[in-house]
Amino acid sequence: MPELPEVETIKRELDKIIVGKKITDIIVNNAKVIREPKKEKFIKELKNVTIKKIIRKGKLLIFELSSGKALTIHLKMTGQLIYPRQGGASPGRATRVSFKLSNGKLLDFNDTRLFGELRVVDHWQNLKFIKELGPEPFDLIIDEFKEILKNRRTKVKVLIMDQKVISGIGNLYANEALFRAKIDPGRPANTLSDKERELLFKEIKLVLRQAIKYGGSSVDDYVRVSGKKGNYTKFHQVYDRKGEDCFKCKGKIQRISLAGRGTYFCSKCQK
DNA sequence: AATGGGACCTGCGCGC
DNA sequence: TGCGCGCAGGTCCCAT
Repeated sequence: MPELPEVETIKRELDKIIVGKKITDIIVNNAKVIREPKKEKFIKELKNVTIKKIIRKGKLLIFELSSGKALTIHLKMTGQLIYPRQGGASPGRATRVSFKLSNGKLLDFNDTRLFGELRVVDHWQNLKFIKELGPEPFDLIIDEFKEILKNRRTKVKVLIMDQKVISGIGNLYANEALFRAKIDPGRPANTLSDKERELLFKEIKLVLRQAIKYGGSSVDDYVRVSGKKGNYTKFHQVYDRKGEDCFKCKGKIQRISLAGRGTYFCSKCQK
């Protein structure tokens, strides 16, 4: 499940190898992931344009194009961007759209579950998703973060995963940050003490930064552009560890469901 | 405002 | 071995 660190990892890799190249052809194997415009227009809008710049906003990737338009890519849960496809290799089963670049190499968009979203738009700033997107954790100061939690009775985990409130945090890093901050994920956000809010803010930024450093977490389908796995998985404290021993207290990691999402925590360490 | 549920999808792992 | 089922989670949308 690509979250901020995974999408940032991909962004940084693409910066080095894709920016400045021209798209010469677009091969569509499954048009379901093309959300706008329609397939034929989508292809036409991308043909023979150069990728000028890549931007990440929350979990969304934005390719600014020489035409003035933008290609936006949301990986959702199982999306991958892979480059370059090995010479002569056929597309994978999950390869939905491929971009042929000016050097003849292919950038593949793979997505097993077809939840991913590709768009070509005139102004990416006008996308509803972008307009409603909350601030990046790294752009906030502590007082702003405290303000966000202050008057909300929503469970703190659900709140920090709300992209309209703060952008980039998904299920995995929400679980990990709350464990590190020793906060029970089910606590209403407004019940956190001043100290707890400060610690949570610190741990959110820390866990995201560390995850970026290690190339993200390869659980499910996430891999880097090179196809290599992200190495942050080995630092996970609670995610997907139901019934296993807590590394800190030797209690058992529990799994509950909050807002329909798997929530992992240690009831002894997190209060 | 908060919460719960379903929808979108496929592949995996489980129990039988 | 095979079959059916529940589950995984990013986002949107609807109902209460």
